[in-house]
Amino acid sequence: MPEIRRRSAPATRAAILDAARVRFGADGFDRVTIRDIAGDVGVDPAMVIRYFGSKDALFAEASAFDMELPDLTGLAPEAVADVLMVRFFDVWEDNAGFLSLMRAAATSKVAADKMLELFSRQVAPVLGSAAVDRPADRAALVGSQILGLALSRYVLRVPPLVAMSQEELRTLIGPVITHYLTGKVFE
Amino acid sequence: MPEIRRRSAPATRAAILDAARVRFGADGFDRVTIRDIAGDVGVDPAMVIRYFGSKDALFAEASAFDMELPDLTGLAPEAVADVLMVRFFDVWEDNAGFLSLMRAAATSKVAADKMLELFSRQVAPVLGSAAVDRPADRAALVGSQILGLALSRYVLRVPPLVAMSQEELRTLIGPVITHYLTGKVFE
DNA sequence: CGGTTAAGTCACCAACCGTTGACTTGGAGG
DNA sequence: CCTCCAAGTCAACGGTTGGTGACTTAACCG
Repeated sequence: MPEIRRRSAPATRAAILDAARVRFGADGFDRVTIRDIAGDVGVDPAMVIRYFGSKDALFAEASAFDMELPDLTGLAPEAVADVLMVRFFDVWEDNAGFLSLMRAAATSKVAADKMLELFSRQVAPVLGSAAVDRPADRAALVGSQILGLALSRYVLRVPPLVAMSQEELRTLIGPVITHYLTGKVFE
Repeated sequence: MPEIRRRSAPATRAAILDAARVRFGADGFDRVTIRDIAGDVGVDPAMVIRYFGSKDALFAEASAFDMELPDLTGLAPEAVADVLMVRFFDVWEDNAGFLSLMRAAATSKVAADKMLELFSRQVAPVLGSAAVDRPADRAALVGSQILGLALSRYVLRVPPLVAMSQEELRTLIGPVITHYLTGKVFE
């Protein structure tokens, strides 16, 4: 555990941001109070406002994150699905920002729009480049499965999906991703 | 429109319940106030408490609903997927209870558990009976895709999924449902 | 027509929330 | 050691919320 320097503004700010990520990821925007977060850090609620301006601004910073998807052009569709799912598991399991945003998106229009933009700017292009046609439609279908998995496994905690390993899920869902990207959609 | 008898307790109660369903479905539990609902009906907030006891009890009643899935034993897997999706669209599009529950499940443990129980008591058995093996696992996979579709189409409003018709979505996603249930490879 | 009772209203409470501004404290530099 | 400024605390505000209880009103019945 890193020695926390007392009376260090950047350290305190970072600690507040970390606590906010955890809280927002666990309970969502509305159910978390500034007093909660300040209490976790052991600091006065006024500090939160001092460093972040408002609860909304704090949430915006806490739920910001980057998918950092690699360039996948030229890869075989099966490989695309695999690489993608590996990356998603990484993001989901050690970046509370995504869970925060998804939880908030369920009840907040601005959060929903933010998530939509994240998807269309970062994820959809990569997916679309691997699609045989109708890139937007196919990317959206893949997204629905990916999001459904995240919701079921990390929010609802559906027991079978929680019990399965990442590898198992990849082998089960990967073919579906590939199918959405390459399968025939017209008869 | 049915003539609303003034000073009729059952009618007022029903009107409050309807307004609650709409509000909870649109904005989620936390962002809706008793005063909002009462305002929609044009009634005093105290009436809401009088008839339902508390906000939680009102939500429980407003978000209660029944899947009413028919018995599907013996049907071909493709038919199972189709029947299922038709039923889901019906529930989603004219019963705000489901959306209420899903939105609430994103941030409330009790709502998440309620949704989980609804799935495991009403949906999973039917799905499991159509699976070739590992009924719980296969049902959960189907559930993740179904839930992801609902989230993307009705909450996030992903444009391509909103634009598609029910029939189109059935032909695109149906084969995936069948695949999850039977393990059959796509052609 | 008058009275009884349920339906509906009103004022209000206690708790909690985000946010603010004035105050206090600690620690580094001269 | 003293000074000074950033870091941190404190008390309080205005507003909102779920919930309560006493009051008022309307409609049915004898």
